[in-house]
Parts: sequence; structure tokens; C-alpha cells
Amino acid sequence: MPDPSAAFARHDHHHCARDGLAQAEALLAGRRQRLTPVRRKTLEILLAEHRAMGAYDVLQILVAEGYGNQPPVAYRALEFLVEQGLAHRVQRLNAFTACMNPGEAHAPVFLICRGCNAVAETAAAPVRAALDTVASALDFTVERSNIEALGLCPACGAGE
Amino acid sequence: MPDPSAAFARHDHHHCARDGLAQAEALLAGRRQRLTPVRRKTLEILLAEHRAMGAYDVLQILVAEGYGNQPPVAYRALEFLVEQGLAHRVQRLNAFTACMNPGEAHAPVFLICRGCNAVAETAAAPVRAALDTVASALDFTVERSNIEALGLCPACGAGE
DNA sequence: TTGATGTATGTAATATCATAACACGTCAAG
DNA sequence: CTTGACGTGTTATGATATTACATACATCAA
Repeated sequence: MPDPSAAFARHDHHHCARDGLAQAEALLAGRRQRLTPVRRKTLEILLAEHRAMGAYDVLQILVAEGYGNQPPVAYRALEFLVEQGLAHRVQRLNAFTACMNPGEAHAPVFLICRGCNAVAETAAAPVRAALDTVASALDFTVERSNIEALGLCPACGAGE
Repeated sequence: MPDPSAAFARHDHHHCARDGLAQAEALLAGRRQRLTPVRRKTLEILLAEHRAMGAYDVLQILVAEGYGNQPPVAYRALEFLVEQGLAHRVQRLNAFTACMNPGEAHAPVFLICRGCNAVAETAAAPVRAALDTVASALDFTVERSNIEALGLCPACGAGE
């Protein structure tokens, strides 16, 4: 059951799901990486549900579709998608989401609503720039970043 | 066994550990919160080891000191310290560290070296400001944030 | 086509991280 | 001297993640 409040920024969900696979195929082809059936299905699941999903949630659906029913099946596919920038891991929730901007610079910011559990991925460039600045002051080289904010989305914030 | 590379920014470790407890006591007294023996010992452990520690690592030491040997003992003390701003949770590592600046504005940035696993907590104000800006564009109210960067510390970066 | 090599998947078993629920003790307010 | 809030101890279980190994599939050179 998809969560209708999955993203509080209005957006064209059909567009997300429809183009997600095409974008993934194009990107992976350029990198000589394979979008195998399990990986493809896993990405479809993330795109369709459009919410942060636990590995076991994904696995449950994979099983129903006839794939292997052990955790590594889901974890491997998810790990691949994350490595390729097609999905992200939301550390705070031990969960995964499809990336909204595959192929673009990767430093996503996740806004997690504590009221309705919706998760929005948003533009990160300024945040990433600030992060690079403080890191370079310590001679630290940033390769990947996880930036997650917990708070209230517009709907839940209004209700308080 | 403390990890000598726990923080790659040079600092006075004695100072950290010595003042940490005093600061904690002062802060908690002002809030009418109690630094009980388990909580105190847990904070001492984090300050002394000066590295990101798993809850079970902390528990093991608590047991050796004569406290309860079940996970909730450690988790409750750690949760208390996090709530009071005396410790932080590093999501990426499922681990905890003593806060380097208790009492000050809280939006820590963690720099995690993938070479030596050292974790440094650093100044966050500009990053947090950038985060607030992108969040407010979506009418999202940020209450807490986790900002974690994975990369290479000066020592490990040089060795590559 | 065959065989060699790297990559992907299936599966069992286990490791690691975290919480629910309840019992007991302490202490301060009434 | 009871009541209620809080903290701790303990049992049990739940949730998340990985190791190890076997099998299958893709690719490519001979």
C-alpha cells in the first residue's frame, strides 16, 4: 500500500515511475552495468511505492514476484542501486528510496516528517557546498554524505 | 582499547574527558535532570574511549563495572545522553559518541574516515543554515538533523 | 562450440542492533 | 506511611544485516 503522503512537495508521480526505469537503463548502459531482473524489479518497487522502504518490505514483494526469499536477495539489489546512484539509503529509518534525480550530482538531503513519516528528497547543492567547506578546513575529503533532517512537513506542522 | 586515531583534528583529549563530566553535571542540574550512576558511567565511557561505540560495546564495559548486563541498560542511558545533548548517535555506524560541545547549538556534522574509521565531530553552523534554507523552501520545519560525511581523513587520504 | 573467467543469484545459517513488557527499588510529595 | 514518578534489572523477542557457500548465467578468447 503506497503511502499517499510520501512526498509533501507536489510532484507528478506517474512521471517519476515511468521515467525512472528508462533513466536507469540509460545510465547503466553507459557504465556497462546490468539491470538484471531482480535489480529492475527492486527499482520498480521503490519507484512504485514512492516511500522509504525497509529491506524486508522490499523482500516481501520480491518473494511474491517469484524471486529468492532470503535477505541477501534484497540487500544485494538495494546495495547495487545505491552504488549506482539510483536509490538512497535513509539511515535514520533503516530504509531505502528511489532517487529522484539519478545521474545528477549526488548529495541528497532527506526531510523526514515525524508526524506522518513522509520522506522528501530535495536539492542539496548549497548544503553540500557548506559541508565541503567545513570538511576541507580539517583536510577531510568528502566522498559521500548523508544529510537527514527530522521535523514537520507543512501538513503536520499546521496541525500542531 | 581506545582508538588513538579517533579524532584527526588535534585536540586536548585530557581536557575533553576531564571537563565533560563537569559540564554534564552543570547542564543537567539546570534542567532538573539526574546524572545517575549508570548514566554517569556511560558518559565516562564515551568520553574516555573517544570514539564511536556501539551500544553493545558500551554495555560490555558497564557489565564489567557491575551494572546490569541487558541491552536496555545501555540503550536507556545512551538515549538519555542523546536527548540531553551530551552524546550523539552516528547513524551510519549504529554507534554513539560523546558530544564535544554540550550546551551549544546542536547540529553536529560527523566526518567518518573509511580508511581508519575515525570519526570527527565538527562545527555545523553553516551547514545547518544551508539545510534550513532548503527546508524552508518546502515549508518544512527542521527540529533535528543528522549530517554525516564519509570520506578520507588527512592521514588516510595522504596514503592513497 | 567449448572452456575459462567474472558476475549474479539462491539458500542456510548466523550475527548484530534494538525494543516491549514487566518486576522491583528508591525517593520525594502529599 | 502511602502514593506516584522515575530509574534500573531482567526476560524475551523483534528487526536489521552479513557471512559463506553452492549454483547458474554472461562474456569472450581459443
